[in-house]
Amino acid sequence: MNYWLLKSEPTTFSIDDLVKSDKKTTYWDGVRNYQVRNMLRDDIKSGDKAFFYHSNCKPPGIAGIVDIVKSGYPDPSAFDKKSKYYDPKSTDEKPIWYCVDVKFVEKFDEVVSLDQIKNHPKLKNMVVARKGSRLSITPVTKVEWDLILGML
DNA sequence: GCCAACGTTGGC
DNA sequence: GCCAACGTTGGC
Repeated sequence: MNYWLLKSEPTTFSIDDLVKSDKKTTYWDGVRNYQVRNMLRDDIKSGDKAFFYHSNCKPPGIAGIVDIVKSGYPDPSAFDKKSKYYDPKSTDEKPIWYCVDVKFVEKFDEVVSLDQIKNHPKLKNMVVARKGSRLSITPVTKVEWDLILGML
């Protein structure tokens, strides 16, 4: 079992939007970065857990927890001509982009802010806190996971 | 709105 | 294959 951090801009899709989703589940689509694609395809498995991170907002930080309920499969939005994520290079035979399904578990009473993480002596090296870290999915260690939960 | 830190594209 | 130009992310 592995731990992850999933970034989303709350103006696009927030943890509250996930709560309102059918069965509190959605597919994590629209990833168009190869490093993240590889994680979705190869590493993120059903049963893993992830932090739901709000980016590009005030304050940026971890808003809650989700479960991965379906491992990597071809991202349907890449085949959808009406989607802004449509990519004609991705085909049924050779899909380029992948997604996973995530289910709501918990929303924190207070966001664990990026500022708190950066100021924590044992968390300041988390991938998401590193300068220039732009990947929309990053791995989280069990130690980091437990420390974050300890800050609630 | 600015800009650092990347990733991607395309000419050569 | 190199690298300049361009695009995107996301904190500030």
